[in-house]
Amino acid sequence: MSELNIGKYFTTGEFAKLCNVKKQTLIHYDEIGLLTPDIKNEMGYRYYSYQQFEVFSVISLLKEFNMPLKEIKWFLTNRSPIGLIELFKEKSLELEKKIKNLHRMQKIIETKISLTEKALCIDDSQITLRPEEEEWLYLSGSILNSSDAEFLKATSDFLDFCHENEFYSGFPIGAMISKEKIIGGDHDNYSFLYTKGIAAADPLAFHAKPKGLYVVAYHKGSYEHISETYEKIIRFMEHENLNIKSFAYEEYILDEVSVKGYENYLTEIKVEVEGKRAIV
Amino acid sequence: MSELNIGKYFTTGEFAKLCNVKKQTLIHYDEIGLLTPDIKNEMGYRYYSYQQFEVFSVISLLKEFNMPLKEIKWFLTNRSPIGLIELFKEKSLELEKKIKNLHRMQKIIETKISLTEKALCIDDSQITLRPEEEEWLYLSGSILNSSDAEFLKATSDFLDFCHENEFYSGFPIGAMISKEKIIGGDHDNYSFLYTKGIAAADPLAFHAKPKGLYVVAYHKGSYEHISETYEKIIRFMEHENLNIKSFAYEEYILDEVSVKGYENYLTEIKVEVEGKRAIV
DNA sequence: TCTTGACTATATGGTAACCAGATAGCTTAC
DNA sequence: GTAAGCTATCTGGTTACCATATAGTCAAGA
Repeated sequence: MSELNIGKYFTTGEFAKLCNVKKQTLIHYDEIGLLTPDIKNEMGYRYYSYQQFEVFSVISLLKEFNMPLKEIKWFLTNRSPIGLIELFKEKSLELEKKIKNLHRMQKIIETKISLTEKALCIDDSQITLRPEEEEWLYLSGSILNSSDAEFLKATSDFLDFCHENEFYSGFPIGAMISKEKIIGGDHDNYSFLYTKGIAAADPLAFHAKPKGLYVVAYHKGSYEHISETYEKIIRFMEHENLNIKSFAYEEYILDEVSVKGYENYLTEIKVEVEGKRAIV
Repeated sequence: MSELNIGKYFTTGEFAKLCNVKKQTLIHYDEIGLLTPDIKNEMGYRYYSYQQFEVFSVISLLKEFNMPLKEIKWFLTNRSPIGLIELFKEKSLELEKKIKNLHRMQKIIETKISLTEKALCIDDSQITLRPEEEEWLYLSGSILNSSDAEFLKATSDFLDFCHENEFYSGFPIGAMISKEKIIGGDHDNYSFLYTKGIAAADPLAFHAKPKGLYVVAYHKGSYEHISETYEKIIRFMEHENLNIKSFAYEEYILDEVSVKGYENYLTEIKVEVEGKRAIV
């Protein structure tokens, strides 16, 4: 034992083990004046008291809030009971926000998982006719007959809007194309972009994809050849005696996120239809 | 418009605004090959497609999981629907853990807030007699009559134990001192360290601070003068005709975390007592 | 057509909060 | 008395950028 009463103190290594950090971290904290050991002997050896463990715990806690060390230091040098209460109340609110955000992230990845799992089970060569429930969609501004610049503007406004209102829910961005453009073969002249709401009837959503009969087909690969798929759809409709009602809805089922290269994209096309002789 | 069909593409600045990041970030992503623009013209100008926004969204999402860019890049270059599902399922589990951790943090700061608020209302000159409910405590190994080395060992084992079992709940570390040592004036010879459990009867807790009558006093300042406070307590007990039953419990109410310097510490001392003539 | 302002590019240096490793001195236990 | 194991400081590297400087480019109006 040296002449200093260091019996009840921890060395840097011991204290580091106690705190579950590297020795280096404590040295760093000493250097920036965040947590200075109670005692430093003539050799420069550091000795920490067990009371300092509580201080370390608080530093560690505040660090978990992503509070920069500089601010933690400021707080500790100006510490007071009231300051502590104020800071913690503030952090408590932040925590709540963070928890909400994590729940949002949970929803997004759940959506992505279920969409991708669904995509893996699809037989993309089949065209089917099936009833669909009503869905509420968020729409972009009209992009019908738009110039490139107008298209970009509408797209970016729409994405901004989605972002601001935090309803990026994991659903992809889809596009709506009108009856006329489908029939006219103008397959890349979309009317709107859209994405799906989560709630059944979200007050913010402004278009209801109506309940009814839809022809559902899948297009594999780049948009450049989407005409071929539409031709198949039209032949199918003629065979089944069906007419397009108003819009078709295109959604990427497998996109840039899960596959690489346009040639591997999988697009789902849903065309709202009705029987030619009012058969529903 | 140049000879390239860049009409429907975003420039770096536009895309950055869309993504809510700095231009620099996109350039950085390009440099490390994480997100390369669809088109790069002969001047080196970057052009991003709106499909790439989805990729950016995923990068941004994965980044929120603290996934390093290198791993995100690895994932994107090896992407596949099944890979996406696997990764997201893994991240979903991590998220759950994180949410639990945030809830734990919430509890800690709530405890700290309420303890500190309580401390601010205390009249530290008063000694009172009051009934207390049973409390379950986690104890350290015995530190009675221990050497410095033994004390350090017990302390560090105890703190380790608390850390491993994640029941650092915001309650401070307290110390128990036996009847004999109080009477003998050996005021820094503690029997155990302890901290409080959250649950009323946690199966891990191994000591019940019994329900009963306690003399509650407060000591302001360093431990060095704690004897004076104990003397006051003993005088109070004599006046009230009380005997110490088994232990006293010392807890920092204001410690290194909320005040600076030992002279400002506030310690709460609770002595379990009984009436001298079996008066309860 | 020319100029101007707003964009683009690359390059350099800086940041936070460490970590790894090198080197040198100290200490303790056999 | 010496070797193992600790301590210290120092240098350089890391991640994911950001700020700034400099230079080239583009689009719109005079």
